[in-house]
Amino acid sequence: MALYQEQGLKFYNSMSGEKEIFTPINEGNVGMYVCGPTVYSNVHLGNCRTFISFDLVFRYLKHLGYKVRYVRNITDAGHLENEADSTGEDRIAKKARLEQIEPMEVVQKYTVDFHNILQKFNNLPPSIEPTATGHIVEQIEIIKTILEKGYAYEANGSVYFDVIKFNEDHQYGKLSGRAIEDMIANTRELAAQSDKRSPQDFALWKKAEPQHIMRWPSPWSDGFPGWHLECTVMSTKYLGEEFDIHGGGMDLKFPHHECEIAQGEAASGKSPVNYWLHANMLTLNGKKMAKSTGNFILPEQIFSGKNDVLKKAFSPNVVRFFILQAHYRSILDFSSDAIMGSEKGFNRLMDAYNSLDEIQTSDKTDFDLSSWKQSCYDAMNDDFNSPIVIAKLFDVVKIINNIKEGSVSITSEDREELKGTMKVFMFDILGLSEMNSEAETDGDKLSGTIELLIQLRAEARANKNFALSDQIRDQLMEMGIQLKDGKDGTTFSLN
RNA sequence: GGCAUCGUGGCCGAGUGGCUAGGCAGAGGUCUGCAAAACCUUGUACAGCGGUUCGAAUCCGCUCGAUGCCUCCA
Repeated sequence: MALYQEQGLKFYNSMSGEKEIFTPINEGNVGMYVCGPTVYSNVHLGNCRTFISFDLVFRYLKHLGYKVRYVRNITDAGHLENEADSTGEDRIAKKARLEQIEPMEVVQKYTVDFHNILQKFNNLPPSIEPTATGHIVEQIEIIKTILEKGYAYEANGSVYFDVIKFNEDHQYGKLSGRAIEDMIANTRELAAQSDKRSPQDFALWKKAEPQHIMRWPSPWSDGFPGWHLECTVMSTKYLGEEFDIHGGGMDLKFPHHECEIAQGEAASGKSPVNYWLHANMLTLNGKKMAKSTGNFILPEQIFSGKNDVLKKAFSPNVVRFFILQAHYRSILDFSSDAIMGSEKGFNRLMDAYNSLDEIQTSDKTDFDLSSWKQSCYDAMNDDFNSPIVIAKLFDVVKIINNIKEGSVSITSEDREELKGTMKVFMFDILGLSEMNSEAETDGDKLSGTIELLIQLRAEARANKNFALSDQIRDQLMEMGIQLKDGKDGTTFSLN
């Protein structure tokens, strides 16, 4: 019996607005599509939050025993700088012009950066990572289909999706809860030269202006595909016309995901997605992180400490822990105080885990290990509630410390069970990295030097030469090396 | 202006009809030559005003405030 049969997973479906029991189309198999980045600049921490959130989903589904096909695209063409304005320039092409390099160099540079960063956050790679430019042929084919079905029209070499026509026999706006009448009433006046019949129509194919470098031939013009189309094409190709889970950032709900639904339904007549998942925004100073406004922080700036927001550097592990301490559907604000608190807590958790092998065992266990374990699963089963899982882990930190004190006991079998369960939740599911800071510094010259100083200080203390011992301790502290006097001697940590 | 989400103790954040997470900070204690670290103990908060209910932070209404989307955005 697979674990998913024992553990009833349910999660919030943005389409229904309710938590639903998860039942995949094909038992034991899950198809999941997540909108990836447009690779025209470095990913910022807000982008990473979304991908970490879906990494948690991916990891948990796999842990439950599902065979998961996780598709996440790379948008390397078709994303206009300003969709409303027909003079809008492709984002990649614009960056290429600014940096005076080939568009594909831009794509390569930032794709590599994206992969590097996500790897540091210990994200698992998706099963398939397709690119928009690799699927131009398929995009042209689906445009033909939508045209044949009468839900699109050609105008001046471009092809637009006919939202009004689609809405006659389908419902445009059902994901974001918008009525088309309201959208028409509230759309601002656009530039007069638009070829669109209606302002909410969106491009499936755009004719390229002469100066455009990124262009492909099509039956309508030399041009490029519309942004919304690639996700429809690639999800259909790799997951089918109907699949289980579609994820993305909250900001993509409208219009991007709405358009995907419209395209999918127009092309196949089927509703493409059973469960919609949306990760909420990460804010900085209370405002959404966004490249366009300059209100963002890059992961590398956090890891190196070179930024104006934080007092010190933080490791990817701590940042991941910080992100997982909030539920994926809540807005999370990034601040120095908040992540400082996370780091302290994270270290306490890791210390407790790392001390498990040393704790004394006895012939009985006087706490309920199995119900604790189930409570961790219950938290994950309830809409991937990672903050609760972390709270449960802290409950057990206290128990571990009590065992050390002798007020609580545990059998050696249960100790192994506890360690195994913590390992599963901390590393397999939450995706924290097992590497700790002490292991990182082990064996290097610095730590040898510090060990020597610790030894000298111990001798000074034995001789009651406290002036010298305190001098060693305090000066090391000034250099960011903190000594910790414990029962079994002195250890140190680097701050 | 429209649609949506949200407003929880000093900070961060779960929960969502009664049993009132968790982390950080603070306070007290243990340990220590003194510290630090570590560990233990400790907090009755849910924007405001009405209503429903035996009972509401949790449901309903209104007010105020914040954020997101409505134009590219994870």
